[in-house]
Amino acid sequence: MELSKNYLPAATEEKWYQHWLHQKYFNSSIDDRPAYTVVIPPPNVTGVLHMGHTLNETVQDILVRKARVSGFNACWVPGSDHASIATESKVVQMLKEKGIDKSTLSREAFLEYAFEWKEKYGGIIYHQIAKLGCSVDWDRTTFTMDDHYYKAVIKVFVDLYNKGLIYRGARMINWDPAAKTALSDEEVEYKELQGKLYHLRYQLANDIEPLSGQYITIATQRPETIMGDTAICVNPSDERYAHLKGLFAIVPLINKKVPLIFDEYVDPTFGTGALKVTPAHDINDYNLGLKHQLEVVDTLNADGTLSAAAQIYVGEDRFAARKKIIIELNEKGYLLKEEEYTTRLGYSQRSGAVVEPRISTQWFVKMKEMAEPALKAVVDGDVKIHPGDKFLATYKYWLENVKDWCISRQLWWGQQIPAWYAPDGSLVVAETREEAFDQFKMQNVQCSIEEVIQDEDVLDTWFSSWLWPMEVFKGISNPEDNKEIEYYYPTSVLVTGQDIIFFWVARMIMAGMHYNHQKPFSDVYFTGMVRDKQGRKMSKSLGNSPDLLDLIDKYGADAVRFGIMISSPAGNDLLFDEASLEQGRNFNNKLWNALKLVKMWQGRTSTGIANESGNTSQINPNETSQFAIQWFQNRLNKARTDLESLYSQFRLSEGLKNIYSLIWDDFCSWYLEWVKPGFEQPIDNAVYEKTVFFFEELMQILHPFMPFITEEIYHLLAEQKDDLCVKQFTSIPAADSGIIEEGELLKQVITALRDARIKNQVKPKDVIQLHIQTQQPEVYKPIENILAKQVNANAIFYTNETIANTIVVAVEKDKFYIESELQIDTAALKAELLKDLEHQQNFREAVNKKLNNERFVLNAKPEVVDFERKKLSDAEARIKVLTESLSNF
RNA sequence: GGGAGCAUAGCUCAGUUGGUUUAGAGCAUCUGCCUUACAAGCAGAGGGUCCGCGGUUCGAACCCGUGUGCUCCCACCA
Repeated sequence: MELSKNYLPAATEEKWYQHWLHQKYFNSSIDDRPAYTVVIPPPNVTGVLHMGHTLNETVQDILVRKARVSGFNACWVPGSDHASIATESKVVQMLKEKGIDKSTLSREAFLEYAFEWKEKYGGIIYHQIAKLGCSVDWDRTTFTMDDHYYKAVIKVFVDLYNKGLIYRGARMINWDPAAKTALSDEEVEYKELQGKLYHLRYQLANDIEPLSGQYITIATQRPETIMGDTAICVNPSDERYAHLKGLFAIVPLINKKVPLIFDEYVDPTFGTGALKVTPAHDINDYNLGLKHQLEVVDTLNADGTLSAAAQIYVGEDRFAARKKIIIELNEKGYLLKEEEYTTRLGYSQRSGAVVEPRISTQWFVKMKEMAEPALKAVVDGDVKIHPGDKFLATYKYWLENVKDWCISRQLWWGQQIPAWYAPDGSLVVAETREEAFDQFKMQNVQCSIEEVIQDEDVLDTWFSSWLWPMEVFKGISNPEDNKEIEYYYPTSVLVTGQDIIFFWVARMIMAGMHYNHQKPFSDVYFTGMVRDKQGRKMSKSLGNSPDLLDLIDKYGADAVRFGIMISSPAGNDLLFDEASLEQGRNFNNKLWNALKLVKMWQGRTSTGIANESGNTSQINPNETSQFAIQWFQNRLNKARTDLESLYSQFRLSEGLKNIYSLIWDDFCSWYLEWVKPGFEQPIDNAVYEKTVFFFEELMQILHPFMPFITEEIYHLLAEQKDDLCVKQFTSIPAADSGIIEEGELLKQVITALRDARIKNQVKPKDVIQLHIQTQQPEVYKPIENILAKQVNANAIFYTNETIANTIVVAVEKDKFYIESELQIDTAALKAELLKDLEHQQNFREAVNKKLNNERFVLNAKPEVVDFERKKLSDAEARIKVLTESLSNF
């Protein structure tokens, strides 16, 4: 079969993915093996995979594929998240483009559109996950709004309510005036910008009348909220204002009289030291209001326009009203000055609107008692975080200072809150309308079942995702006699971004500890954030986030996986650069070309010693290959052992680097060159088979990282009865470090001789004779042929004395003389040797200094001292060799 | 304001409880090669005050202190 010049990924990837699916390799069902379970962090159903997902999915696939071939029953559950706010705002946008206003639709009609949208776009992410080669069990695909999942969420709400862990309350929350919904603290993003601080004067009054000519000046960024003022506050220790006790201030424009209050909260050094208190529109003012029992006047509507309570500019948008109010305040002499001021404003992560602090009735989860077991699980090491030291402190701090979780959202897309209201306003919480009605009856509330009204709001998306590791196995909706949850839970490892440690990771641990009395996963692997080359966060608005499918088209999925993994140690941010994908593609070609070489040998094998290389030849060429084979076998064993250890530490990029270098350098550059027969010469059959075997083993260890090309090459190398995808790793024989060291020596000699050839202008084609002066010729005998071939020598001799008119090279304790027809540049050669000698002498000095230090010899471990002595004697031997060589000049 | 982390070659990073031949890799750079697997390649090479200062130690890239610079998280002062 003719192999293409370069590796062509597209068709290969499609072919193998279909084959794996067809063989049901990714499907998991309960059996006797231990389970290795991973649940995918469900991406937003309407989203596309960005580079962050690509990294996450690749990491998970590597771990899952590795587990699958290491005796585990690997189960990777895919799925997606309904992402209430993000999806709803996309659907609203889509409807708007069609000329449909959401407010004209019934809830049912809107949800129909939303599900249609989900069907249409929800498949995109699954397609991308498949393209990347992810070995997920597609039969287990779960969506957070699936029937059983929906029921589970409702069930948990009712259960927590009955346990007193969910309550309804009026609270200051973050309000998104564009999406008209409450946001959790985590959904608010703060941005710094240049604002203005307006100094306004309020006339003072006693309880009867205004005090003419007496004012107090406050500073505010939000003059449009003055109509909501219900007090002016100063610090009790502030002497400037001490005399104002018992007085009132008159709010400009609306002439409302509000009391002056005193509280430590006010910073006398900020602004004027006097603060207007607007409990309805500022979280701190709200708290002050609670403390001093102030009236709450909400001057804004849900959409951010001024409400009737504002009295003026009613119905105008808050920002438009601000401009007009500033003008009016100025005209009427209330505005004393404007000051430039840098402030931080909260923006909705979803809609981008400026968030408005607002009082409203919302549902909350009490976090304190749920947090305790979740904290303990991590602190005790039951759940291990990687990299640990980096995130443990953050996790602890958040859980120790956790605040109640606002879980209601004023949306339609999501699980509707199972709270029911009777016409008289009484409230019950129940899974169904019928149950709610029964409860009302028991409470003697008079109503018909049709009159029962369900809460309009839906639940926060995270209130469904926190059940993910359990409910994908129906552990919540069907907890009794559920073999699946017993077998697959707790899951093995969770791979996710560090940015959702609170949103999701902590809450999953809480839910898991609460409902299963078990951790949801044993290990958490945090990937870093993917940034662009300049270190900027990848984002749509910057346009610096490449399209995954384009990248796969351009480089192939294996190259994308390689590129994203090669430079992403756990928890560290990763600067994404297409150059690393190029490196991945080049690596594919390297593998492909090695395959072409080995395939050339197929059918050109011979047995025994027929291989007549002709040059040096007291040595059996087969014996030479024996060295190469033994060396590589041990090198491979060593690498595999190292790799296992890296896997157990989740140091995957390190592992990939090791395999890359093992294949490119040790296998291709050294081993294949060593066993390569001469031009049009046959290769020994045993050597050929061993080479194929090594190649297969290399493909096997690389397979979790680059599944497609490895499976392809594995099958092209030989007729195979199995597939790499499920071929089990064998146990690793111990590596013989002696032969590995011998190989290192050989490499070192070859490199030194090649270097000497180049420095002395010996052309690659010029043939040389090599003379070796050594105490241990037996070391070189078995590798003579390799050495000769690699340095283009046609003969190797052993000598006990200096050879004149040659290039001298010293390696370790041995000397090598390169004899060629060329004129030797003795001056350059001498300089080279002198440089080496100086280096060695300096080195000897350093070691000597150490050994002459009595305290070192006394205190250091004996093996360290011994090692220093060996270093010294080695250095001295080399100095002797160099000095001898130099004496010939 | 509170907390965490990082600083090693031009760039991105390894360096596993302080000693392992006076610091390693990939990419980039330079030199020479179209050598019958591979120019998306081969063979070589150069390149570092391990951020500054101080300390602990026989010995520090590694431990401690301190300064500087960067990053992230939390809290959100009108």
